Amino acid sequence: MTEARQPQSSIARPPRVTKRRAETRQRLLDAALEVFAEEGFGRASVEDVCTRAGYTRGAFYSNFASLDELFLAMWEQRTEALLRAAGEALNEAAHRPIRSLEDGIDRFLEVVAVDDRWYRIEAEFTAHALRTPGLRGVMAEREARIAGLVLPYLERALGHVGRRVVDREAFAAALVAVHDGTAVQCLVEPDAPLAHQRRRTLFLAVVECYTEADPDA
Amino acid sequence: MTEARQPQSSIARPPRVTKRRAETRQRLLDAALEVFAEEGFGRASVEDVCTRAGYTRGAFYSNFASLDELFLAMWEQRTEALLRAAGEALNEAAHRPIRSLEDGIDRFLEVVAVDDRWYRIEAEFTAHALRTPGLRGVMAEREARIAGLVLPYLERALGHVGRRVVDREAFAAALVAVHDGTAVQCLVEPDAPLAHQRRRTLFLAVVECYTEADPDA
DNA sequence: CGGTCACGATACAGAAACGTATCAGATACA
DNA sequence: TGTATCTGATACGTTTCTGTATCGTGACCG
Repeated sequence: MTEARQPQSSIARPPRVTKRRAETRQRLLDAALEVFAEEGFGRASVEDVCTRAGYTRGAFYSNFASLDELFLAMWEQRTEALLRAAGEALNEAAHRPIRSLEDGIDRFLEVVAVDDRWYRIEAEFTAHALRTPGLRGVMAEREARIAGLVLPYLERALGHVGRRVVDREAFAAALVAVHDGTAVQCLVEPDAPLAHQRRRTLFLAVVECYTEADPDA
Repeated sequence: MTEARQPQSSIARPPRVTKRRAETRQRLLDAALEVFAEEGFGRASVEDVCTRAGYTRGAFYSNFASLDELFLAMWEQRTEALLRAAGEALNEAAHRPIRSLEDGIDRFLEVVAVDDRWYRIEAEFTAHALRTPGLRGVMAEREARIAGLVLPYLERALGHVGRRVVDREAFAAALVAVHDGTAVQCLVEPDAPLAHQRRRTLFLAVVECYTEADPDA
């Protein structure tokens, strides 16, 4: 949104120094992840993030305009990286043929495995987005990107077992909802293996209900 | 947890004045809901809540030990009320016979309709609980209570259409996961009717996958 | 109806955080 | 290497919040 340290002259000019700046910016982003996961977004202060990153507030205000901006930037960067990694993993997985639906689901679950710290960030971001109208579009876009990433893999995998997706959009939305909903349970449930087991079962159920036998297979 | 305003004498004595105290306490609880929904739990201050409720901090510290305590008390009170209302609505609904699975789902969805403001509180609480170990048990208990409340209704309703639940625990967990996951989508999605439509479809899918035709029917 | 004590308002001191203005040192480029 | 520019540290004033201590008022009870 708002970029920190606007150009002094009325004419926009590209910054001259880049390397050092990029590094501090990145360290602040990394520190933000840790601090927000531990303290929560609302309870974290600019000072907290700076201390964790090993800087003072001068560095912060030189790179970001507000905590909100830092949070959004961090979330987008990490989401980007996760989606990229997931895409590669799925592509790699798609090359190996799968034997059964369960087999495909298991591989899929390996890719979207629940990461404790990151899911706390997701929860913080969800809460934050729900009361920040401007962020709803960002969340909706995330869902669309996930759909675009996951659907091709799943459709190919499903083709191997003779099934095809009925309603692609609805299927993708259902997967995201089930992922988010079960992730919380996996973190809260005292009996973690049980929660993961149920997660798997639910994914399987969704896949079965949103697909049908492919007559062309 | 910690109770505010411990008795001065070593011998516990029941408070003499009750009515006024109960009223201010309730107003603080109500104000907390509004403030936390708007500002977020982490960004809200004791002062914010007091101002909204029409009191000063003196009243607050006389009734609660911390914002955390207030948040938990408010959440538990509202959850209690919601569960009670849902229970009554379900009981009432169960008396009318249902014609089809879709019919039953629709009635069920009327009861668990997504309330914008309340779901923001849920999101705040989820994020808060994920980084507060002591609250995980509270969330797990909530799930158990929901299961105990919803399952009897659903089983009776399913009986009417000749189906029975296979794995009750897993079924209940799946319903909670789907509810939570789709609720966010309903609030974020620009096309709200579509999101609700998908929500309905997903619930239906879960019911179908976690039940089977009842041979005794 | 009068006495008593609980309740919440007020005042206070300290801490924490914010955002800015300034400056010394680092960095890129000629 | 010189120098213009950028970058992050430092210092500062302000605001906001916290928690406690104290006190007046009003509600309850005999």
